[in-house]
This record gives sequence, structure tokens and C-alpha cells, in this order.
Amino acid sequence: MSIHLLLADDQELVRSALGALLSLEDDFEVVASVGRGDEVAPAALAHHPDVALLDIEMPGLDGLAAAAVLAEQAPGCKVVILTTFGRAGYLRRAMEAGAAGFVVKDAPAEVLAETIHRVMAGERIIDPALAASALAAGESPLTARERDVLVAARSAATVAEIAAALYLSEGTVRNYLSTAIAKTHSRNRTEALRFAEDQGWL
Amino acid sequence: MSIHLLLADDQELVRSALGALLSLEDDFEVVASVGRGDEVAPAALAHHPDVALLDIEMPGLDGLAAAAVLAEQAPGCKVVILTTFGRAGYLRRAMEAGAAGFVVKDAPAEVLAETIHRVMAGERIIDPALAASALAAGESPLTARERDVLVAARSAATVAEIAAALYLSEGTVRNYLSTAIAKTHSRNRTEALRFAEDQGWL
DNA sequence: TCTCGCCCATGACATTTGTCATGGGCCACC
DNA sequence: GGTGGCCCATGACAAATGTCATGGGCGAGA
Repeated sequence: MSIHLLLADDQELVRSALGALLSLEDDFEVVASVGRGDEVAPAALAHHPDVALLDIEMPGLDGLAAAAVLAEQAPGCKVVILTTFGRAGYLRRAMEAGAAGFVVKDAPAEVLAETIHRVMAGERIIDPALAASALAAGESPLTARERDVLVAARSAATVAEIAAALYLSEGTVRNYLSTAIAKTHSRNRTEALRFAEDQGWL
Repeated sequence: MSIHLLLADDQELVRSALGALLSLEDDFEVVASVGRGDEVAPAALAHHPDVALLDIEMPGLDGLAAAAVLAEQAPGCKVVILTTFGRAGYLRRAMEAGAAGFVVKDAPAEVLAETIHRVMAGERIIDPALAASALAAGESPLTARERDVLVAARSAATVAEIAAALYLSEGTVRNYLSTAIAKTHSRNRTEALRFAEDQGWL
């Protein structure tokens, strides 16, 4: 009895390679493979996978948001998040979205196969060290707008650009940046952004 | 007659998956697999691969530097760079280091197998669009110290920190940043850093 | 020898960023 | 109704960043 898998990762070569790796397991069958977050739910509805393996950083919808959509539209499909970064905020959001497993790409291949089996057996699989850091990190202290401003700061060079992008005055942007900087115990917005990203808060 | 391959990628799961993918080809054999750039040359000397597939961003030594070491120490081993980012500067540096091929992880799996075969046949394989963008981008206009300062700016929050890290005065750092900002046609150091990274100049 | 480019530095100053105070509007909760 | 938190804004000002001028030292190449 095969476990049907859906793969979602925007890098085609990596996605094919994961498919090849999983095909080495006798009881796994990759029934769908997509490169964008917004293609996950439609593919799940079409192919009825038992487990969806979702990368986080994808175009169209990130893997965490795709997991939330799956929880609503295909609740029978379990989710394992596969990610480059074991960020506390990612883990928290994955669990909140109902993910049953969370695997970091640094992990040995056996961890992935084992995670899938245990998830199928009804367990929720989290690395204890990651769980500890997620609990220690607590929730993001940032308000929605502080987060918006930090996200906008990723691609903007100046406060004026952030302000234009979010339809705010420059003074307001400076205030939001200031509070974000304080909450992250940073010295400037670059450091605040880096910290919030590392925590998976964005 | 198998083509012997060496794999270098710091993410173990991805590395194993690539190994599985390549094993699907009858004439490929993965003879070595490492997770750090500084392990590449020793592994090549121990296992005599025909082709080394090197990720760029790895601890210990980046894939481009590892390629240069291979060119010296194991000149019979051809190099294919495997990268997340098709940055012009990466391509340029890869070619300068003697790499015979350059594959972006977004590419379909068949491109990788084909690249390896053609490299074995003596060709140098570059995507024409990437080559065009590398030629259009030209060489990095940054001096060594400008680059050092930008690299230091990745993890530093303030000019004072960059200065301390590089044993320079703050005024000197501000000058180097200023020239780097001008050369990259940026508005501040954050944007200059982003641009230089996107070009693969760092 | 001369020239040029890179490295490094000081200093003056313009511009931008970040801090803080203040306050109005709105909503949820006690 | 009152309170607190979030959103948004203005304004004053301190601190940091970025610009520009200037100049000494050094090495490579003509």
C-alpha cells in the first residue's frame, strides 16, 4: 500500500532529485509535483496525496500559507514542511497551520523518510531542539504594520520608498521602523529586518 | 564505462537527493559526496572523479574557490557548478576558475545529465542567456577593499562595526561605502550590497 | 622618473535615519 | 463608560550615514 506524496519546491532540479530519492522507498509514490505555492491545493484536490512535502520559499504562496489552504480544502492530506532554514517563527506558523512535520534540508535523507512514515502513523514530528528554540523565541512581538514596514524594507532603499509603497507618511514609517528596531533590540532597520527574518517572523 | 561523479552541497538532504537522481542514469556513478567546500579537493584526490558537481554557497570554501583548487590539484577532474542563483559574477568566476559547466537549480533534471555528458565530451556548457547577461554585466567595478567593506556590511549594523572588523577608521569605511554606492548606482549601502550580491560580485 | 590607481586617513557638511513626545480615531474587552 | 492597544500623523531634534575635498604612501607599468 503506497503512501502518495505531493512535492512542492520551486527549484525544478531539487524537486526532481527529491522525487528520485523518495522513489527509492518501496512504499512511496510521488503522485504530484509543483513549483509554486498556489499550485499546491489544486494539485492536492486533483491527486489526493496522503502527504504533501512543502518547501517554504516559493512563488505564488509560501509553503506555510499553502499548508493553511490545504488544511481547509484537503484536510485528509498531511503536511510536512521542508525548509532550508529552521526558523522558530516558521516552525510556529507551520504548527499553527496544522503541519504534521517539519524537516530541515540539512537533515540526513533517512530523517525525511522516517518523518513521512511517522506522520502517516498519526504523529506530529518536530525536532526537539527546534521546538525548544521556537518556545524560547516566543511569538513575534511585531504588530501587523511593523511587519509590513519591515517586509517593505527588504526591497526599498529609503524610508520614502517604503512610505510610497504602503501609502503612509514618512514620519509614520520612521515610527514603525523605530518601534520594530526597539522590539528586536536592534540598532537600525537592517539589523531589525535580519533578526525578524532569522526568527521566521516575516 | 561509468562517469564518476563527486557531489558537493552543504544540505545533506539535497545532496542525497541529487545522488539518487544521478543514480537513475546508467552511466553515472557517484563516487564521493561532501558537504563543505574545503573537503572537495581531498575527496577528488582520494576518489578520482571525472566530474565534480559543486554548489556555490558552502561552508569552508565556496564552490567557485573549490573549483580553482581543483584546477590546480586535480586538473583531470572537470567541474560543473550547480547553483541556486544564476548570477553573472558567479558565472564569470566559474569560467575563470576553469569550470566546464554551470547549471542553475531551477533547470530541469535533464539539463544536468546532458551537461555532464557534454562536459565529458570536452565541451564547455553555458546557458546562452546567462552568458549574455554575464557579458553585459562586465567585471565587478569594485576594488578589493570596497568589496571587503560591502561583505563586512552583511553582518554589521553600523559603520563603527565595519571599521572595527577591518581595522580601519570610520571615515575610511564611509569613503569605501560611498564609492561602492556610486559604482553600483545605489542610494545607500543596503542597496549597494544587494546589487553586488545579485551580480555575484561578492 | 612619472603617472595612475589603490589604500588609508582627516575634516566639513548635507542628508537620512532613528528617537521621542504628542494626540486623534477606532475597536475590543472589562 | 473607560482602558488599552493598534494605526496614523506631526514635529523637534540627536545620531548616523553619505558626499566631497584633500593629501600621503606604495606599487606597477610606461
